[in-house]
Amino acid sequence: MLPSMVVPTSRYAEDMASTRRVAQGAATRTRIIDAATERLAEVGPDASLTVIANDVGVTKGAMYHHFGSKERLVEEVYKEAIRRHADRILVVTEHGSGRERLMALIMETASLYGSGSPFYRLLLRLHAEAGASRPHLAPIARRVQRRQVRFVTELVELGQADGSIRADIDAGAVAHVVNATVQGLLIQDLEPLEIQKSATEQFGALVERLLAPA
Amino acid sequence: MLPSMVVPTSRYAEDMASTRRVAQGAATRTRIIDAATERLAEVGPDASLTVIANDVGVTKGAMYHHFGSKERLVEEVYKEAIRRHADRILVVTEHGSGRERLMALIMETASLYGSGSPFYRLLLRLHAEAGASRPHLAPIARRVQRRQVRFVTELVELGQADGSIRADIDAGAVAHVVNATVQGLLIQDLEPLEIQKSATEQFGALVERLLAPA
Amino acid sequence: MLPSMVVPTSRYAEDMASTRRVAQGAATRTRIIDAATERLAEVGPDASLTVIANDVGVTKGAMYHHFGSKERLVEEVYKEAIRRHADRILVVTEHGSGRERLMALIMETASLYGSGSPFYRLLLRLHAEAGASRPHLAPIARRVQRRQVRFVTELVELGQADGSIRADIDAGAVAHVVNATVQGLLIQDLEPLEIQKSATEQFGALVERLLAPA
Amino acid sequence: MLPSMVVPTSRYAEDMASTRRVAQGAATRTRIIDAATERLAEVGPDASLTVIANDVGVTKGAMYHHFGSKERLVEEVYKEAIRRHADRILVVTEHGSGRERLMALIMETASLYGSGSPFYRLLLRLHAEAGASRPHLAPIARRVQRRQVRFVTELVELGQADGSIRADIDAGAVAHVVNATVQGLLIQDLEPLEIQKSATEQFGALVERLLAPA
DNA sequence: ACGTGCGGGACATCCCGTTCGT
DNA sequence: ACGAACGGGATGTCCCGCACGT
Repeated sequence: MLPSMVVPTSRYAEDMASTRRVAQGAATRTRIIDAATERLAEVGPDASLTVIANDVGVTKGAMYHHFGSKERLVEEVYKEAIRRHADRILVVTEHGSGRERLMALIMETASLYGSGSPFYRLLLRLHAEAGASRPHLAPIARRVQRRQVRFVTELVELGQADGSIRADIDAGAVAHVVNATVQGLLIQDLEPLEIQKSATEQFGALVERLLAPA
Repeated sequence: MLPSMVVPTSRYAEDMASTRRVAQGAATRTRIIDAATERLAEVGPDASLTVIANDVGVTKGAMYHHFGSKERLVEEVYKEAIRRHADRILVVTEHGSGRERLMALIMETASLYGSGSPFYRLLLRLHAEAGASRPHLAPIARRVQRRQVRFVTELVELGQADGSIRADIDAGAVAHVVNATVQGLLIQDLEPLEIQKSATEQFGALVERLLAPA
Repeated sequence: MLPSMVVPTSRYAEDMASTRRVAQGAATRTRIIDAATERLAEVGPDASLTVIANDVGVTKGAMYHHFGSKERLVEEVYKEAIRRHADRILVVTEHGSGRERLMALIMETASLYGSGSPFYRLLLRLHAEAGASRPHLAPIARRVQRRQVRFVTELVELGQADGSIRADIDAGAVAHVVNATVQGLLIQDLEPLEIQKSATEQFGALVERLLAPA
Repeated sequence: MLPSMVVPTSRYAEDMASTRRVAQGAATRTRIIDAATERLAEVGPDASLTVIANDVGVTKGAMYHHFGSKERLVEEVYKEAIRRHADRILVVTEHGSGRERLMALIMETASLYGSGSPFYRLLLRLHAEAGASRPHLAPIARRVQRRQVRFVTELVELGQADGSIRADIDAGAVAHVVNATVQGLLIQDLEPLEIQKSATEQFGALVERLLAPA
């Protein structure tokens, strides 16, 4: 059901039963990705490898051992971030009518983005920068955007099928708009959190009004 | 009327232009800002000062003379970009009913942002980074966002006053959402331009449906 | 009497009765020298011209108008500092027996140096740096050292003539040592002022014991 | 005995020298310090890192790897210079009566300082600048000065104990003065070497006269 | 007598990636 | 699996001095 959001899992740490070394390696790798996520979100993709290495408590040697290049590290971090985000969205949109599930997605996404957690800042930066100065990220970002829109589209169609969403509306259009707005709201997250939150709720209300069957 | 969009003009090169020397200085300054706008849009806010200086045909000494630091240059570029954007918006929203003017704003903004022109990429990136890695831009970005929301709000209220927009809707909420969506649409401009354009039109249609008086 | 300490006066501002312009110029020049004294003492001879100019409230243009080059400014500042120092020493060593005048010189010099005033820090730096990295200052520094030693020598001889200083001692040797010690004490001025002061007094006591006629 | 002059040894390159790689690192580090000592003495504490790197035959990258900043390099050079100086002083003051050892210290120090060797010029400049423009060196300089004074004091007391120095004199006072004078003599080393030397001898003579037991 | 525009050039910082070792 | 040494290079900062204008 609605598998468009599913993302292939890491497949990295699975055979780790072999030796201690490997297990340790995988652990370090994870710690690097975590630290990198934070730094990349904070400083942007120009965050220094050395700094990240220091955060983890290893040296650049380890970084290059695990990722080979900075580009690859950044890529890996982004992919991981996307994976985790998808997981959370899948959970909250599991039950209910189409409209309910759509609203849940909106609220959850907006609140996640609005949480200001470095994790979501990172995701936003990915999208903002992929188009221009990091062309090698563009394919990744594009895929994510498409997947998200498709997922929302499916939710809307589901709602139209079960009657919770009016039928005379273009599902794809709604999906595009919802997706754009949620991200646009984040860009403005310079305001205090309450304003941020109320904006999200207002958005939800408008969507409800738009989708409610006559 | 609707003065909220008006931005104080540059006021830099105009008065003192009595002497030839400082006139040329102002000219150089402008040329630097132009070149910087282009490079910043192309490479991102980490574009090198040396490159920009070369573009203009001056040395870094001149850059330092005019702006004192890179931060300040970026700031100035940001402000100038905002000014120019505001000018264009003001022009297209001059005539018509409230709703017409609002739709004109949406279409124009989206098409500008979506034009892929470096100028607007820059604007968006600055907005996106103001929140994270360029805190010194945050106050400026905040002001701009507020001004834009206020402007849209005024347009909606105008439309409610002249009957072109249904009265039972929260003007501020609409303004927030419109503003966010327009910017969010840009972030996704990884798709070919036609898709981008159709998304904008779909957004317009949804807004029309939302606002049309019963 | 004891004219070795006398230094040719500035001779700059004398014809200033001609026009306002000239008077103003001289005033600016003085203000620059004062500000430069402070900065040079604080930062050392690498203090930036721009900073000094800002201190005064003029631009580098004025600096170059008055001094032609940085080297020349530094030179002028040093000469002026020496002049002022000589003036003060002359005053306190005017009256008394040879030994009294010598002791007065020691105490005054040490207390001046120890005062930590930028003015005297500057003098010390002159001596410390002239020998190595600022060869163009060496002649000035050398002249000053010689003049000071000669002055002290004369004082000692005077004391030997009037019987206040024992005769079987090398006046030149004492002069050298006194001069060296006073400056050496300053180098150590990292200690709190009281220690500094007590060291000076101890030095005075030793000198007294050394010079007192049997 | 008289352990006040003892300075903790470098302790850097000795233990870990098991591996070849880090052994070479330590060697490079030493070579950098040596070259830096020379350049710093020649040009002054503003000597350029690039020049020093070239002297050694490494790049600035290596410098940064080993010292992290210029300040730290200067610090390390300072400490090393002090260590070497202390070593030499310890050697010449090993044997003899207290007075002999004290005189040996005076003569050796003065001749070292007066040798005009870049090494000692550096030491003096660092002392002189610690107070003003290099505050981060102040604590080190303070410690050294204190240690030297204490060492001299102990020598004087030793002499008083063995009868080679008259008892009715303040050991600490003598130490302070001796220390100051020796350094002060260096500041004046602009004169030809013979004068310098004679001044030192005259100083020695005065001290002898001062200390000789009745 | 002084301000302004600007060139030319240094310099400290810091970063990425490779190599070598264990 | 990881640490240490190091090269090579780019970047922001900042400074001195000149030419020009007023």
